[in-house]
Amino acid sequence: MKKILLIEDDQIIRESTAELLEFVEHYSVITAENGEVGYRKALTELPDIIICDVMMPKTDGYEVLEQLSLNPKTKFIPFIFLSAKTERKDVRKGMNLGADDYITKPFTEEELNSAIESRLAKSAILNELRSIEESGNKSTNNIKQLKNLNDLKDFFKNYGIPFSYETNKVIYEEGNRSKYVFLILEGAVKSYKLNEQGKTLTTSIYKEDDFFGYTSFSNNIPYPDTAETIKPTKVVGVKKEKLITLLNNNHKVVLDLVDLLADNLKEIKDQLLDMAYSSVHKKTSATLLKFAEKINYKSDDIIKVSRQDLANVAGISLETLIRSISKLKKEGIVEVDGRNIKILDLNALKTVE
Amino acid sequence: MKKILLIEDDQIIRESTAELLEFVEHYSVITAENGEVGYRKALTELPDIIICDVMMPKTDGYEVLEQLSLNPKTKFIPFIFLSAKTERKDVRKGMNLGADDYITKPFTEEELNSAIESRLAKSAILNELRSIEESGNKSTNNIKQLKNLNDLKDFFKNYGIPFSYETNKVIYEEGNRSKYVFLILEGAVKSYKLNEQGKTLTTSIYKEDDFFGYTSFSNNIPYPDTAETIKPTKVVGVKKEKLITLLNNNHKVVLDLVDLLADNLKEIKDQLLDMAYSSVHKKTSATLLKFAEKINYKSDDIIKVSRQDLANVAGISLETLIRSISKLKKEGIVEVDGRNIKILDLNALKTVE
DNA sequence: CGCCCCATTGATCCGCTTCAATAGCTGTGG
DNA sequence: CCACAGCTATTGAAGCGGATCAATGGGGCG
Repeated sequence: MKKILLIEDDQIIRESTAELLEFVEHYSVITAENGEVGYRKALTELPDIIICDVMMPKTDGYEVLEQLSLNPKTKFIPFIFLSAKTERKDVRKGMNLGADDYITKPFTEEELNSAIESRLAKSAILNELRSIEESGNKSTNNIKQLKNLNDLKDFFKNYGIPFSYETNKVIYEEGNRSKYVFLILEGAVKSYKLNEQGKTLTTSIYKEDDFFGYTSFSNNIPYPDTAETIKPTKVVGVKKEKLITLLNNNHKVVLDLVDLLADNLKEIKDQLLDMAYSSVHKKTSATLLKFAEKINYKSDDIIKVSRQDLANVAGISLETLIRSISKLKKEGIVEVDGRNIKILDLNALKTVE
Repeated sequence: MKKILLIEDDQIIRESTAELLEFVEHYSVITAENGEVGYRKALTELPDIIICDVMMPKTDGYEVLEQLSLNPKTKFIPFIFLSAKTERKDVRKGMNLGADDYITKPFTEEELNSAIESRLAKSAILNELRSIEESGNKSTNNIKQLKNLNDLKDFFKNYGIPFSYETNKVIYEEGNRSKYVFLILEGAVKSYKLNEQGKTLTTSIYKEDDFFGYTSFSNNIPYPDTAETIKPTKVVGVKKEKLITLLNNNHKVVLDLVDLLADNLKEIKDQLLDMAYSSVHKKTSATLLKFAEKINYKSDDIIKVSRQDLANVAGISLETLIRSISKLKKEGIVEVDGRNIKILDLNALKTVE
């Protein structure tokens, strides 16, 4: 019988979930009421899977995961986050730390169960692969084994070629043959396309710790857009051929990469929907939020970007963007000082229109 | 020294390219002036890489590739297409047949060379993996080895669960937890999102032989959009867990899948650009082209779709779409009969605005 | 044969772009 | 240290493209 460790501070949720898992789904369940206890029980019990609340007093879920990742005994145990937050940001943070899944409260029985099952299935496969890799396979042993995207990032940092750029420097241009995949160490990058009339539309913004430039790994296909820095930026690049070699020996990471792409795809589809039917005012708000999240994701909510850049992301004219920001200013949602825009009321911005 | 087989009917291109490869890049080059000779030389010489023109009298490039894929001796030789056509359609066709890369004429020395190098590098890795897999690795031997996306499609056809739908039936809805990945056997599917006001935007159209529903493989994440049939459709679905198992043992296919996603991403970014700045007339033309390519990609250019569906893809109002089509009708670019739209002048449609 | 949905056309209204002019900021050289 | 050049931001006015509302026509299916 599979053993599940459930870490959750809310007594009611903890007990009802444990009951569900134990009597309906027939797992063996261990519970912990806080992060410390959870961490200790994980070490002593070595469960098959860990389900852990994110928001807990003192040691939160992120810390538990981080601790467990450091220990070779526990680092391969599938880790599922339980959270009330549905923010993309939070989900990403958890995933980046190496979580395997993310369930938001309230969840249905079916959701929980399917997450657990798919995790267990995957971990079984990975265990098998790991044992194969550990025994035979000498020829590729010199290549590091990567557990998740974080490890891939470390690889980039250690073995990639560093490049430095000032503001508004082009890293690659649409149509260039793609040779490198990049990771941003510091700064931010926009990628944009031009239409026939020469108008610019920014399709993505990448920040510190983001990968970019991954068009096609197998084929020698031109970049579909131009990448340009929007602040002084340091990146590391890894040649695609090298990356392919690496990925061929690290299956889990490839799947994570597929996920990253799928995530990008979702984001762009959202942008597409906005672009098609939203009012300018809404586009402006969405753009400000995007920048707040991407560029200044850890500092406070001051955005320092040219109006033109903002307009290009929103896909509207410069003047219209400015008018729209003025309106937000009048409504008391933002504060403007020169080119700096400070978000005063984040929630109001999210619900514009 | 690596041996390259170059199949190209145009004497001038053949000779100059051969010269380039031989004297500048120092490969050993064999040439063939048509498909038959090329095929025979491939079998006898077993080159390390094959570069082949697509458009040739009698046996064209596609046929050569198809023939070579059938022979176990030649099926693993990297195959690069050389073509004057830059159409996405053509590129896709080649890739689907299992080509490894696609270079468009005229090409630069650097383009050609980097394609060859990256192919050779990849094939070296794959050879190594193949030998490892063939020797050890009994535990997963019962799982089929897949060479490319085509093989993956075969797997779907053989082991997937079949579903049948009439027109306008929902396959999955935005927010559903994703369990299956689908392959279309017959028919066509649109995937769309709704905005707050309930307006619909179609973000993708999938046709026969397309995969869809691949949101995230590792995570138990909701579908980001709704999939609905636009004609009677038969699909096969494979559970994600199963797919992950499969993919873990088939590295090459995963990379192909990454490419497919990257390709989708490119397509959507293009749509985004159109959406932002194109006139309605241009959006209409682009939409018609999209349908011509997607829905009726092998029959002639008659499109039979509701006006509303067209409008949803274009992201414009129904009436505006109709007016725009009327204009195309007046210009003699299309012909309308009831709900059928026939494209008379494909090129004119491509260059609208 | 008639109903109903879908396609089409007309008229009106408004949001957004564009063009144009001014104000404000930054940096550079005398 | 100031003045001027050359950006970037802001505001105003005009025009138009596309959405919306409304009414009519047409074709397929029960």
